Amino acid sequence: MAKGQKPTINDVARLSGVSKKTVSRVINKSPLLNEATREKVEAVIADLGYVPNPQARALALRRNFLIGLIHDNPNAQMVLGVQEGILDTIRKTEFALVVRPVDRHSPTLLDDIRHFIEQQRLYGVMLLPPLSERDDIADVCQELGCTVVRMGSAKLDDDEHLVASNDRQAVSEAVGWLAELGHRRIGFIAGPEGFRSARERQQGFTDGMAQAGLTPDPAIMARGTYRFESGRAAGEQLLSAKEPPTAVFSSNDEMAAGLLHAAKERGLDVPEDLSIIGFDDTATAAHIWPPLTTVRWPIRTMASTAALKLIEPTSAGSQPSMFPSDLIRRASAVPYPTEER
Amino acid sequence: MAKGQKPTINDVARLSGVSKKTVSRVINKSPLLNEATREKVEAVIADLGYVPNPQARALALRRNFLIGLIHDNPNAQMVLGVQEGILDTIRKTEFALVVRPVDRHSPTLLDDIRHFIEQQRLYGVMLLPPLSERDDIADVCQELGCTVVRMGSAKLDDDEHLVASNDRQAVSEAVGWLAELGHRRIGFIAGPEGFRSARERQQGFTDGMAQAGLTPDPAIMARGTYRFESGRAAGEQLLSAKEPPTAVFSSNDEMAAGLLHAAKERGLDVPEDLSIIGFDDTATAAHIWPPLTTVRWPIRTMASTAALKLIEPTSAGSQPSMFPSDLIRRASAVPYPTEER
DNA sequence: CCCGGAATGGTAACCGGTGTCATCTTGCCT
DNA sequence: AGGCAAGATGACACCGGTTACCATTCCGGG
Repeated sequence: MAKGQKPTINDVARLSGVSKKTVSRVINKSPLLNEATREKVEAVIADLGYVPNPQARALALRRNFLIGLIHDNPNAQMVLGVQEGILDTIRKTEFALVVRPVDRHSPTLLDDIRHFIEQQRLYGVMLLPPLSERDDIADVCQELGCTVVRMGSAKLDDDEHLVASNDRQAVSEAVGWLAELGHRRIGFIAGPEGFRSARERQQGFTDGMAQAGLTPDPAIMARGTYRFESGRAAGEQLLSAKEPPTAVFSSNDEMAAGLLHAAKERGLDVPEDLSIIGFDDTATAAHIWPPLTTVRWPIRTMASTAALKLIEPTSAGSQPSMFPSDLIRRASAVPYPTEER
Repeated sequence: MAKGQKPTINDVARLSGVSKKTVSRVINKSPLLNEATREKVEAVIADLGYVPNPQARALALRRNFLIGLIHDNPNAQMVLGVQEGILDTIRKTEFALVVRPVDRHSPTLLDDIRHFIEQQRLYGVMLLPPLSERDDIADVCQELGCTVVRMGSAKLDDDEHLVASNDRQAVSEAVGWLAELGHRRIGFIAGPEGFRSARERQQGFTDGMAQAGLTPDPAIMARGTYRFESGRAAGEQLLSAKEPPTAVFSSNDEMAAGLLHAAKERGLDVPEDLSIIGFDDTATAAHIWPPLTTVRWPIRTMASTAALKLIEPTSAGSQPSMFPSDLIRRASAVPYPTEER
């Protein structure tokens, strides 16, 4: 079958008796082309199974069709969701997705990224949190002629190239839900300093408490790193407060799982003794016991939109860049006080 | 700074007063080159920040430097681990990693894959389970001139292009551990039919039981799909057996989490009433309560090795292609009978 | 002193596409 | 019928590298 060599535009031209240029016109759907010619050439293309060489195209056009995804593993499901979302958009196009996990603590981070972009001559890149919050990275990319789209939590000044979730409002609603369930002593576990998402979620907590007419108590608030262990540590701190909380909002699911462990270790039952709400709706959230009430944000849709902004900035201008999140109500948050015990 | 245009090999040649060819020789580290010339050219390259255009190279060499990762999301952490492993290998090379999540139930799967490979002119592809078990997919890739490396569970006939974990032995050891803890009625939740990993793990279970001098009881064995819900269903089945198991090995962590839910719903305590061992050591395993005893296999190392086999088949010939797994002992498996209750 | 061969660098063609511009039809208007 | 505009197609250079092949320089040996 395979002659060993892939057919080229020259083969197509020769076999259909036209010039390279005409074949090129057919491929690119040029409007000024005789219908009969087009059909003839298309028949040959189909017959040969000809596929244009993307490297040659890239060379001639002086632009290529690779988009890069740079991230420092915020969490596996998010990264994969993003990849799927991007693919939803580019699957039918000639673009391809090149990934690059990096280490944000590496001293050569900026150079690594620069090298990656230059070496592959990327068309555009997408940045995921927490990398997406660093302007220096975005600057490097732009300097290199890449369009950049960042995914993350909302930012005050509206940025054309940001696709964000409205964490603040989502958290505010989650806290509202706890208040509605009758909780008054609501604790909070914040994310690490310097992360916009952490700030946004904290603001949401403050907003939600205010709206419910409650005053946040610093004694039952702690800060974590978004990792499991830090959640457990924060949990121990909160639960050993003089007046422990009856409900806690954790800035992500992983820390919520840690908090759950801390509660179990103290002999507390969740949700009977403590209601918990997390954030992200990772796989873990549904798999722990009790299933975790949490906030789900539309990663895949956001990534898909972000990809569209990357490859078609014009038509994507109308696309929203702020996405709402949903509170997924599961068993970890229940009314307080619980029925007599 | 940037003149808007990237420097080309011609610029380097002109500025260093040599021909393109000489510059090319410098780039490719040709041995027959005057040392002084090399240094002069390298100075200019560094000065200009010149990076060879990969598309032009690909065109001239008639081979490119993209490797593809095709998968149907077996689980997010595994996919991400694989990506990181591959990057460990290719980071210092000129290769890049292009990803492509696919839907294995799509009727156009084979065409999608073919299209992906042809459109990007991939150099090689890596297949993840369960795709890696389908010979038709591997055949398509090879037909298109791609080298293929498959990751998965061991296969009897030794395949040069397979990087595998020894699931069978790992499960056998896990079951041995349960027996060592004093368990006699050990249940099993199998993976879906048609998956090699499922068969291997089942074999491992059979082996382990035999080695411990125990006879598997079909009444406390069930089959799942590797998903959470199926684990819960299997758990209900096993636990409602006339003589329920005192320990269960689940073929993956997600089903183990389901089993845990089933146990809780029946009012059983884990691990007091039921010991559980899972497989994969996903994030969930460490985050559920109790932390899950499970089998961890070296995804990242395996992927890194697989990538090496892909880009340097010769030097990687000596690399192992079968990797051992570790039993991670956590709190979900305890001695039986438990201290008096 | 001349010649052959190794060491080095240059030239031109090519990889597989695209852009520019010229050429050749064709149809329509006057 | 002649002129002309518009439509269709082709010739050719070019994108930024690589390779095949040739030209030059510098040796040492006869």
